Amino acid sequence: MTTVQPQDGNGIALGVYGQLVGCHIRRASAVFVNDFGRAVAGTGMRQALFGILSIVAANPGINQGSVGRALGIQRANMVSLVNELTGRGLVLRESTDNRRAFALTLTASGERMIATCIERLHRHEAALLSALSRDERATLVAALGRIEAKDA
Amino acid sequence: MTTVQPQDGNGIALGVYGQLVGCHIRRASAVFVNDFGRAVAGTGMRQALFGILSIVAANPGINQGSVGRALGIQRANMVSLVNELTGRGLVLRESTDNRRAFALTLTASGERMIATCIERLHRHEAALLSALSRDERATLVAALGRIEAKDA
DNA sequence: TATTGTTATACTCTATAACTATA
DNA sequence: TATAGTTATAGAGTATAACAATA
Repeated sequence: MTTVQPQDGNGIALGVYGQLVGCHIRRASAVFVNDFGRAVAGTGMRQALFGILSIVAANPGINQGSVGRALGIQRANMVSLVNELTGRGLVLRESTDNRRAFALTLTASGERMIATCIERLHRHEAALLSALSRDERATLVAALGRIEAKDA
Repeated sequence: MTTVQPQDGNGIALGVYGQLVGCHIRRASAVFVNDFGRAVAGTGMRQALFGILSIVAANPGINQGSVGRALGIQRANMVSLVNELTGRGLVLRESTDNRRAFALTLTASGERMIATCIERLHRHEAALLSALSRDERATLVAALGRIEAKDA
C-alpha cells in the first residue's frame, strides 16, 4: 500500500505540509491572486482596492471602518487605501450627521471601474474553474463558506 | 425571487466581489493563515519556514532553489529564510559535487520541530473543518488540487 | 468610555535587477 | 549560456501604539 505524495508542479514532494488542507487552500488562493493581477492589469486595481469598491457599491454611505472590518483590514491601513480611491475619483467621501465618520459612495467612474473589472474577473474565473463540474463548484463554494464562518 | 448576498461575519454585503470564487478562497485562506499562527505560537515557525522544513524533510539533499520553486518563493527571498533555519539549528547546509549548490537536510532538532508543528496543525485543522462532511472535505481537496494545477 | 479617523512605525512578504562562481 | 546563490532595494500587506475629535 502506498500513499500518494502531494507534489508541486515541478514534481517535488511537499511532505507533511502537503497533507494539510491549509496548504492547498493557500496554494489555490495564490493561483487566484496571481490571476487577479493579470485580469485587472492596466486598471490600477488591486485586491484590496477592488474589495473596497465592491463593498461601497453594495452599501452606499458606509464608513471606512466598517469596510475594513468586512475585509479584515485594520482601520489604520484603510486610510491610504481610501485616499487612493478618492484621489483617483472612484470614491466620494462625504460628511454625515455623525461628525466622526464619513459616508463613502462610488462615483460614476467608480461604477464603471467595477463593471470593467468584474467582467474580466468572471472570464478569468471561468478558465481557472474549467476543470470543475457544476456540482464540484457548488460544493467548493459551500465548503469555503463554512470555513469563512470559523473566522475568529 | 431573491439572490442571497454573500456577507461577512458582521452582516455587511460584499457585493459583486462576494460573487467570485476567488473572494471566498482568499477569505478561507486567511482563516487558515491566522489559525496557523495560533497553532504554532511559541515555536518561532512561520508558513514559509514550515513549508521549507517539510520539503527538505521529504527531499533530503535538495538545494534551496528547488525548494523555492516548489513553494513559489523567489531565489533571492530564500536566502534569509534558509539562513534563519540554519542559524536556529533546524537545517544543515552542506557542499556537494555541484559546487554551485548546497545540499539541505534536517537536523534532529528540525525533525522534532516538524513533528511538534504537524501535530498541532492537524488538531487545528480538525476544528476548522468540523462543519464539513467527509465527502465535502474530499471534494474540497480535489477541487483545490485542480485549481493548483492551473498555476501559470 | 467607546468610536472614527489619523499618523507613525515596523515587520513580513514579494518582486526585480545585478553580481559571483560555477557548470 | 544557463544555473545557484547572493546582495540590495523597493513596493505591498499587515500589525500595533498613540493621538484628536466626536459620541
